Order: sequence, then structure tokens, then C-alpha cells
Amino acid sequence: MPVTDEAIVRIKEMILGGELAPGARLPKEADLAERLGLSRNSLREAVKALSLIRVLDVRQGDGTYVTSLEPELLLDTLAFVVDFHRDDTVLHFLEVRRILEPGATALAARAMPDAQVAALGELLAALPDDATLDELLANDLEFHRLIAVGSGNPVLVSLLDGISAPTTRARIWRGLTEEGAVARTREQHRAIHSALAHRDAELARALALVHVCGVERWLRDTLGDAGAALARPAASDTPGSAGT
Amino acid sequence: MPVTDEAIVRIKEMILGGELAPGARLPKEADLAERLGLSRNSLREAVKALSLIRVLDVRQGDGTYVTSLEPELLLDTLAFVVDFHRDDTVLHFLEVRRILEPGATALAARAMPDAQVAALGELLAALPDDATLDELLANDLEFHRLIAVGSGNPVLVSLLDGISAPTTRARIWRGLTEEGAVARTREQHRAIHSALAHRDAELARALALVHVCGVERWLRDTLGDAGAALARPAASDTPGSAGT
DNA sequence: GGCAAGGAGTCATCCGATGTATTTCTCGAA
DNA sequence: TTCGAGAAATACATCGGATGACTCCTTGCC
Repeated sequence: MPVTDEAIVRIKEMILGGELAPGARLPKEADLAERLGLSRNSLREAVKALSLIRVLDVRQGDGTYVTSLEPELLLDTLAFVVDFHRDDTVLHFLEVRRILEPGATALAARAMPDAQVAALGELLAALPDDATLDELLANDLEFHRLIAVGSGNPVLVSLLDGISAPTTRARIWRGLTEEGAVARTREQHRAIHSALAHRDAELARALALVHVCGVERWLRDTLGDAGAALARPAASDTPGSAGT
Repeated sequence: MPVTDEAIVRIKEMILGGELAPGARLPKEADLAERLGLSRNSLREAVKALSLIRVLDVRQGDGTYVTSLEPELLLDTLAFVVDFHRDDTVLHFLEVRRILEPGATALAARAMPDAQVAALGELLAALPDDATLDELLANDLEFHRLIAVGSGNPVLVSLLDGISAPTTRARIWRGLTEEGAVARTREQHRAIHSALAHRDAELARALALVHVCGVERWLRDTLGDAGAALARPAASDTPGSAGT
């Protein structure tokens, strides 16, 4: 194993072993390099890699620190990785969102504090009727993010945030090509908020499913058979799935 | 922005822009460094970072290549990141799994090819009655992974694989401390397999939920009130949740 | 045709030097 | 005493070059 990879493992172990607590400062490059038995250059490669995934935070002129390691930090990494996936996997991400979003919404119906539910309503009300596409997108993302936060589960927030990025582009297309989509989306948002306000978890779950499926259906139709086939290649030999 | 970070962005753009297709080979370090206008050392830091998240694949003596960028590669990265989270967030991961696992199982009930369902049954049958804890764990992980694969959604496979890692440890504890857990788990596995074989999606979904909740309930009880409070901090000001 | 030695190409690692940002300390003015 | 400018210390940022190790391909022998 290359010394750099070993350094990554060593640093990871130092963190998991408690030697380096979240927020702790690492020894300076020269010292840590000597301790791990490699050169500064190689150590820097390891630190850079751990820095990209938000495990370490390097500050020039100051020092290198362990981040808080909170689940929210998982977000940026996931989003970064997801960015690399091609458009032909959007349906797979959407399918996962179709599972997560209703679950998160149902949790929010039970756990979301009243103040946050109110804030959610204000967010919807703040959107002007003649909003631009960018405003619509931003409002939509924030709406779903608030619901995820309302679930009280930071891991859920991070995952949904991460996998929502690819579907965002899909929604951009939708806004550009389908006239009634904007009004329908706003209506669905209001309905979800209402269900949350009434603490109706089952209704909220169903509405969220309908909401996500709207995008999915549209996208599936748009991509055509090729897209549908891509969405579930493993099922190619399943009886009955070929008749589409 | 540091030159290294800029190099990461540039390389990312080269990939997203199609200049570097999946599997493509990058120019050699010296050339690429010159082209991006930085030193080899700095470039190597960027490459190392992208290598850690499985975007690039560096082979000594050969060259540096773009990986296939398939969703499966998201797996390793997610698992690596998840490793850094403390035990006090296990319940959050478990809660997400409680959402994803039933969804994946329901999908598998419809999409899983017959051959894979059969293989799933053989996996369960292959587990000896006097299996060691390690064997139980491996069999359990493989069981759930096969179901995820059966869903036909590689993104789902990766996510479930990634978030299952932390709960694995929890199941280890369970196996060590609770006598009846092993037999119960095997029984539940058989029931899930049966539901899949009968293509009963709703039953499969319910059984998966029961299965995951078994672990969750046990873990929640074990961790005690402290753990329960940690599981949903955002709800601390929700009426009724303070009565502990 | 098979195989092993040799050479070219490429990454791995190190060293030492210099540039730059941040923090801290010093010291004089108000 | 308080405060701010500037110097000093500290730590990361970046560079160029040198050497080693590994892979792959060519070449020539058997």
C-alpha cells in the first residue's frame, strides 16, 4: 500500500480512535509527517484527500483541524460525487427519492415543530406569482429541504439533499417544456404543507409520493423507452416487464 | 482558491464536459500539470483527492484513468464517509434504513428475476445451524444486498450498502447479547424470501419494515433515553416529547 | 510459438527552498 | 490604560528537481 494511502488510514484511525476528536487540531505538517514516517508532500496528498470529503479542514497560516464530522458534512461529499453521474441515471436517483421523500414527509408530520411548519407556509407564501424559473427552483429546493429538516434526521437531510441535485436539472427541463407544471407543483406544495400542519402523516406521505411521481412519470415519458429500459436493467428477463 | 482546488474543479469539468469519458486516460502528470498551470506536486494532491472518491484510478507505472463513474462506485465513498460518524448517530442511519429497506424490498418483489430469487433462497439454506457470528453477519449482509440488487436500482444498492455499515456493528452487539435474535432473524429472512418468491410486494415491504424495526427497537432500548433523545433533537420543542 | 531480458514510459516518494496567509507579540501614541 | 500599526513567529502553499518502483511493450533467443 502506498505511503499516502497508509497515511489516510492512519489519520482515519486517529480520528476513530479518539486521539483526534472533532474540532481537534492536527500536529503541523512537518511533525505529523515525521510521526507517520513519510514526507511532507505525501502527507499533504493524504490531507488533501481527507479535506475533499470534509473530514479535515485546512486553514493556511493556522493549521489543520478535524471537522465536526456531523452528518450534514456528508451532504457536500455526496453531492460532489453525485455530480459525476450521467443524465442516464437520473431515473435511478429519482426512484430513490420516491422512496425517501414520502418517508421523510411522514416523519416530519409527526416530528416537525409548529414553528417550522409555520416557516414552511411562509416560504410558500413568499413566492410571487410571476416568479422566475430560478426562484421557483430555489423555493422548491428549500421547501423540500425544510421538510427533511423537519424529520429531525440529519442523515435523511443529507441524503435527500445529495440525490436531489440531479433531479433538479430534470425539473428545470420540466419548467421549460411543460406549461401547467409550475401551477401544479405549487398546488401540491400547499397540499403537503396543509397535511403537515394537520399532523396527518399518512396523507403527507401520499402527497409526497404523488409529487415525486409527477416528475418521474414526466421524465420517464420524455426519455422514452430507452430511458425506461435504463431504469431497471436487471429486470430485463423478468416475465411481463417487456410488454411496454 | 488554491491551485490544487482549482485543479480538482478543472478535472471535474473535463470529465463532465465529455473531454474525459469514463475509462479515459489522463495525460501524464507532467503534461497535465503544465496544461493546468501548476506543479506536479500540487496536481498530485488533486488527483489523490479525486482518487479517494473513486473518480480517478491511478495505476503506478501505467497511468491515471477516469473510472467507470457508475453508481456502484458511489458505494465505497459513502461507506468511507459514513465510517467517520460516531455511534450516537447510528439511530439516524437506522431510521433511514427503515425507510429504504422496505422500499427496496417492495421493488424487488416486482423486479427481481426468478433466478435471483432462487439464489436468495439458496443463500439462506446455505447457512449452517451452528454458524459463527461472522458467518451470520456475512450471510445477513449478503441477503440484504441481494435484495437491493434485485430492486434493479444501483443507486439504491449503493445507499443501502453504505448506511448498513454502521448498523452492522449494532447487529453484532445484538448477536452477542440477545439469545433469541439469531433464530428470529433467520425466520424473518425466510419470510421475506417467501414474500419475494410469491411476488407479494406489500407483504415483502411490511416484513422488511418489521425486520429493520426489530433492530431499531432493540438498539433504542439499549441506548436508553439518551439515545432516544439524540435520535430526534429537532423535535425537542415538540409538545409531548419532553415527558421523558 | 513461447518466453525472458531489456528499455521506454509513468507514477511514487523524497528533499529543500521560497511564497503567502494568519496569528501573536511588541511598542509607541492618544 | 487602551488601542492600533507593524514586526515576528507560525503554518500552510507551491515549486523544481532527483531518484526509485512498477507496467507495458518490444525484441531476440530457444
